[in-house]
Amino acid sequence: MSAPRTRFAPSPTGSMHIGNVRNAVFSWLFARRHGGSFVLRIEDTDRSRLVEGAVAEIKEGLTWLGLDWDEGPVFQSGRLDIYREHARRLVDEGRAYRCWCSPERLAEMREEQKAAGRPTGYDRHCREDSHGRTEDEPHVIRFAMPLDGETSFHDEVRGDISFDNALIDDFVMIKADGFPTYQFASVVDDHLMQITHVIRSDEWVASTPKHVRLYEALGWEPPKFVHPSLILGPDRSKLSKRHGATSFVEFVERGYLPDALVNFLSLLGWSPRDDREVMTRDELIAAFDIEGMVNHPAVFDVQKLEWISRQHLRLLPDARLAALARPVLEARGLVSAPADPGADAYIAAVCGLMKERLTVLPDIADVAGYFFSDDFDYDEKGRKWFAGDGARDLFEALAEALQAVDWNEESIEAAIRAAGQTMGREGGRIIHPVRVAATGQTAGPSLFAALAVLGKERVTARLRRAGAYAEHINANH
RNA sequence: GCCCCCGUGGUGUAGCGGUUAACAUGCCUGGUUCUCAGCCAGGAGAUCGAGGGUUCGAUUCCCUUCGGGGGUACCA
Repeated sequence: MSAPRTRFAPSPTGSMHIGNVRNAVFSWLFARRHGGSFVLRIEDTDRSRLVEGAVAEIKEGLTWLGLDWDEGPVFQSGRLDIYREHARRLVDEGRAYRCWCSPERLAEMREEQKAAGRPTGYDRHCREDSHGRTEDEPHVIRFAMPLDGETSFHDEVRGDISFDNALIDDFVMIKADGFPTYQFASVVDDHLMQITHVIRSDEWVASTPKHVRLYEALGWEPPKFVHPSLILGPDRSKLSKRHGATSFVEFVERGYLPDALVNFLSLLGWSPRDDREVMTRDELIAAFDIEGMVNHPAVFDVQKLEWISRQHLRLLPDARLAALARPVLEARGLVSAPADPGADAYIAAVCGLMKERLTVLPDIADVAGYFFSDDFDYDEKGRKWFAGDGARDLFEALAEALQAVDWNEESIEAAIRAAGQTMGREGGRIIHPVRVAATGQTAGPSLFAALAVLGKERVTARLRRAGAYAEHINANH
């Protein structure tokens, strides 16, 4: 295939919807797969819905995701002259016409049509007759749809689709405020920007015949249309706020990795048609194709996202994970700000130990707090190891024994097991109390590995503290 | 209402005329171990939405039907 050009064309009317991001992923993947271009276009033609900061969020979002664009952003609001010029041409050629009907009249008309159970649509009041109105008066420009016959097009994922022209409205191309509608602007831009594959949600298939007729009237070759299906919530309706997080930023905030999100989203409505699911960005690019796109909607399953997230987290080298974890740990006050090699090596060691139990990056702070702070309570279930007269002596003896140990996992294990044995404690009966003393937890990674990372100083201090605590609670009985 | 699209285990998908209907996730059980997570091994879970055709044979092709979704704006 000769270099395709795709585009992502969001409107800056709020925060990016996760479903829209999925379409960006598809468009980007497709362009990258075939060595084409990915263009960013901002569809800011509805002035009443513009949201401040939305464009910045879109750009930041794409950048965060690693979906780099080759051109743009192109703002439609800066291209008004272009749309007007093409609209005028269509009016001159009789393919479009000016319409002075008021919004009120239109609303009333729609009302009546609904009440009568007829299909709604503009009654073409101004199509053949300007009713004495002039260009100077406020008006819109409508497209003159063919009155009969049908319009069909080929959708790359669903095949041929056709519509009855009689049922398609003489839609508005240029609004009264001089701005184009999506229907018109996107066609003009897609052509002018030489977009070869229009990849956009299923919700656009119903308006595609309008676009097809527009291309025809303009004398242009239409691009290929690709309509991936919608992403649904668990109740199978279009994913929306009431299903939980739908805004892209919420996923960023939760701490998913860009690669994990791209991977998960790519699997919603597309499949490589083999057993692979966890895929790197490069693997996705190499595997992506339109044939693998599916024509039925997909339910957004957070549990699957979480699984993919876990897989990507453990794919990361320790040092890389540590670099990502540092800001999280700093925010929790577990690590202090200026990075230094010693601390970073320590964080990396902790990450190596803990990464298999992370679903999302910030989990590291919840699960590994005791590696960074001595300020922890003993888990309720673990307190039983402090009870009894031998407890204090046990911890003291252990601290003493470890003092002289060459600090590595094997030696630590040998020393602890030996000390336990002399006190008549083996296996879990020595390991569990030590874990509670050193980490406050009853669960965690392999104890000796954890102790090795924690370091001699910390471990012995915590054992002594545990001894004191044991003495304290036993004295109170 | 009208138009369009879709319908394989809870979920994401594979399969597209002959399969014990596959993989993953999620769930359950067992194993490993110092615990949890993980990992390994098993298991439950699908009359392939339903009814008609076509065919020696349909999840796969056709029709109908039901269900779901989308569209029906001077929003995108």
